[in-house]
Amino acid sequence: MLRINRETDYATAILSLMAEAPEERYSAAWLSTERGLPAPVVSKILKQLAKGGLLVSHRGAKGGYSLARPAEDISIAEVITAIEGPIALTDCIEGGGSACQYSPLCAVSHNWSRLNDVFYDALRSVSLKDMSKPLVKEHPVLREVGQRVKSAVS
Amino acid sequence: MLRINRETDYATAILSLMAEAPEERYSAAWLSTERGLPAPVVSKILKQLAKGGLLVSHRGAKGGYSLARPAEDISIAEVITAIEGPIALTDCIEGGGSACQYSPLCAVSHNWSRLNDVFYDALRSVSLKDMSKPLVKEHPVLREVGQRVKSAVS
DNA sequence: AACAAAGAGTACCGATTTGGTCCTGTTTGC
DNA sequence: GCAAACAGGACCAAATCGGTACTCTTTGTT
Repeated sequence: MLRINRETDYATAILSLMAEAPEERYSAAWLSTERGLPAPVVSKILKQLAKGGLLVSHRGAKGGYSLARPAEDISIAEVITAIEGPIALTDCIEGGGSACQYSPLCAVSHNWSRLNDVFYDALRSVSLKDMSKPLVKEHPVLREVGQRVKSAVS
Repeated sequence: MLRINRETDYATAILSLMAEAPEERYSAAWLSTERGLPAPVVSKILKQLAKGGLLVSHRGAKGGYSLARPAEDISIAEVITAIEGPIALTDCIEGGGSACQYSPLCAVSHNWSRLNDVFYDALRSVSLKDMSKPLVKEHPVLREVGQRVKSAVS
């Protein structure tokens, strides 16, 4: 668990395709056939991304969508937010820091909030361009991350 | 979004209470009144944590639950796993790395998998003891994390 | 001016997941 | 032998998710 929903996954797949030639205009129909995803779903996702300011839409014949900004300037955090709403591990966090329903929980809730910040920062630092790149095999840095997070919470 | 579910939040709250005096035996009823959470829910959560090996249960009168290990040796990742199952941002990741249904997505899916690893490591490095501590105000390390994750994905 | 391509908006639907309850065992201390 | 306390389910309503469908509006082309 600790899932992102499927539409967000689709969204990154679609956007990474668009990132290959950012200036171009892509129609929902073309993107759906290219990625092998159901057309109405792709259309729905594109609308949400446009509403979130990640894409600009062009109506009418020969219309379509194109990236609102260079792929380096679009973060995965933005994609998630556009599709799923604000990134919030717990109800408490989404509530905007106001007192939770169960006040005795708040001690841990604040720590969840810290973890949430770490994740959010991480997701903000990963751009669409990064996400479009092929897989790199070895990631020595990865092993360090755990330690660093620990020190952030201790 | 990108939520943990409410039971997991409850679980950390309950466990952090138990971490204050780890040797003691706590009954479900007592924990529920102490935290102000519905008794059947607390009971359900405790059973799952016991099944996950985080708690040991003692049946019969004067029974109850106690931590299976010191609070420093129980990670938040384990708590999430015990309550929600394996940590997997996407379907593809949970599928165990086998080919996704939508093969063209796999390029991004592998990158999601990388992010998943980073999150998993982060959650593994935070112990129940850390989670029980009061909030520390400044976290200079936090700002670094973004950069580190970026380099892990680039 | 008319038509067709394409997005905007929204309602809807079935399946699954969540959050939570309840009930019937079984174990064990007193 | 009784009562406290966990084990293990079944069960249920409500929300969410993944996906479809339909009606508008805009706009390039002829």
